[in-house]
Amino acid sequence: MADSKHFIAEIIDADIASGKWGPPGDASVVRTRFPPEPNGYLHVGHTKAIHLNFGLARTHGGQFILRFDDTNPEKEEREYVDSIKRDVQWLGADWDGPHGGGLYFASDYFQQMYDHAEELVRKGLAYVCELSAEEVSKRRGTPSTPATSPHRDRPADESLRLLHEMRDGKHAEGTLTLRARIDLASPNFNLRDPVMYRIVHQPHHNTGDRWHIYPMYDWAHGLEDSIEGVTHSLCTLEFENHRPLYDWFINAINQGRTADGSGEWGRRIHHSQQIEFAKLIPTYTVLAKRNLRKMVEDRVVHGWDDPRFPTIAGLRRRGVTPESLWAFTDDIGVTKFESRIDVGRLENAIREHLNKQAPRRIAVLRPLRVVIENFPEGQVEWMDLVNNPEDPSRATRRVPFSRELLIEADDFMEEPPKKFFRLSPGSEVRLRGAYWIRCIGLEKDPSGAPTLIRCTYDPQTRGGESPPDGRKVKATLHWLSAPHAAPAEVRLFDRLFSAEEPGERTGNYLDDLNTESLVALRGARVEPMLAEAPSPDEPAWPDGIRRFQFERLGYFCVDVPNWRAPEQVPTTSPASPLVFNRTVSLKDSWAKAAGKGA
RNA sequence: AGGGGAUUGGUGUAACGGUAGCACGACUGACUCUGGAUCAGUUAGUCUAGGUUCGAAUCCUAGAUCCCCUGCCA
Repeated sequence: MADSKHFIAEIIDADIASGKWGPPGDASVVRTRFPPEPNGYLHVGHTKAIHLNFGLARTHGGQFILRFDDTNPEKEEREYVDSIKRDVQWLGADWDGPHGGGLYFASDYFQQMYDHAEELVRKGLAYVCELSAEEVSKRRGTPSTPATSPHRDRPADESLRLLHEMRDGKHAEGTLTLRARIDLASPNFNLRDPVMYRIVHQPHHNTGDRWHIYPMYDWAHGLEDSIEGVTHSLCTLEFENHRPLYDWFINAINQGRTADGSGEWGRRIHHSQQIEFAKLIPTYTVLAKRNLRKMVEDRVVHGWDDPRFPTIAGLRRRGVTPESLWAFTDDIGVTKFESRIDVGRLENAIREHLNKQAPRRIAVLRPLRVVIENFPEGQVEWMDLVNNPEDPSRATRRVPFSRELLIEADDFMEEPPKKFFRLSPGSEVRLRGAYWIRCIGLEKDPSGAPTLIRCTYDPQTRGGESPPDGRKVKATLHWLSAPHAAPAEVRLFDRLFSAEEPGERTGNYLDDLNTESLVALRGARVEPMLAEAPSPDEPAWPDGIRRFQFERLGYFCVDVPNWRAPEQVPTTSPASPLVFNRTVSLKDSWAKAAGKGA
């Protein structure tokens, strides 16, 4: 698994061997980039692209660039720039670190791009077109009939004059465009004289009101890669049809240029190689920006960092670790096959990491009172509980035990089915790390629900040890001392959608919303030390988010809304009302056997 | 319709003319003070039809299915 390379890594190896980008054998010439448009929050799909690009740079000793592709002032906002930087950094793709190539904005290249555009006009490879958007669309032609434009043979100096006027803001939006003069009959519509510049009278978050024309993606992107010296420009499959255009623009600029800069047009510019791969599409989730935005605006979720949301911010607040995201993207590979990845794989990756790292604690989600009849009133015993059975170096902690306990309501059944091993009248179970107890009676409310369980304990089982008479129990329950337990709210999250492919049935993804994706349990109780400052057995989570395994329940984290990097905001004292988010449940074969959820 | 891509167990991914392998899931069993974890085992695959070859997932031909393309979005 580790020694097989995906097709992009193989292309890079071949390029290094042949010396395409530098001295043959020099892997450090590899330069990749992640080029988000700052018009939304990053989501899991982006982690694949970020990991791919950063990972390639790192393994080759090359460099990774974070570049904002901010060529459209109508949609982009500063807020998104900040959130994207935060998320990319949190993921561990450090554009300033040892493998960092820096942080850039496409808008910083507007002047250079414009100069190149004038050059293409002078070369007769671009012209100003007066067709409106509707007219262009009408004249687009069909696969077998060519498009038309009455202006493509306009003399260069006339186009140049009009281009200057466009640049200087002398024309209304939509009236003129600069178009590349390529091939109106191409079966690839991207080559039917694509628009390079459109007029937009809008201030830009970075360049202000300096520009009245803005470059289109196809014209801008290859230039951005070129200027930054990107070697391998990775993008998703839908850009495959754009690659001829990507190459055409660079070649058009290089037409008449020379390697040493002699001659009329100067030195040749760098020509990156575009390579396409399949994007990540997980089951049970929606990633389209407009759909995510709609859910935020319509309050289907509580914001971009809602823990049920597939945004990086949501995953982080959910308690997902960057490491598990890396493991996940390693697991799914890189190909050109557009598959739908089972989200269960992500959940597995999370469990795997957290199982090794997360300290164990006890929480009782739906408390049921238990009284130990033969345990002295007012007495408290401190029991030693293992912090992490996966990592003995994390030692133990002390948890109070008393006559009045709390157990999980689910762990008691008055009339148990055949394979139910937990507490029921007359049965005996182990309380984890404490004592064995036997149920000798119960009290119920008028509806028949148990309100209090009466038990006895066996003093010979202290620490949960087996008694000398060789008795066995089949279940171990988690428990809390009622007078010592701290109140907490525990939020149980489930998949936001109940269909593998939301919207597949009806055409509207909202029809497949899972109405039970959030269950907030306000009456939960947790062991007292969770209300205190982090204890020494807790790992130093780099993002400052405290994560735990609540034994027998799952992995949980302390809720941190509006997360900021720890160095930016000093850790606050534990949230006044303790709130825990369930990251993922433990695998539960009992729940499956019983045909119920947890 | 024209153009551009893709297709290997249930799922994801290797194999680059020479034993179809790995992971996840599912199922067995062992172990267990978390019905977790761990360990052992089982399960199941080359889109179809021809062809080339001693030998084809891989090369050739034809077909099937799916995705992308007719924004002054990226």
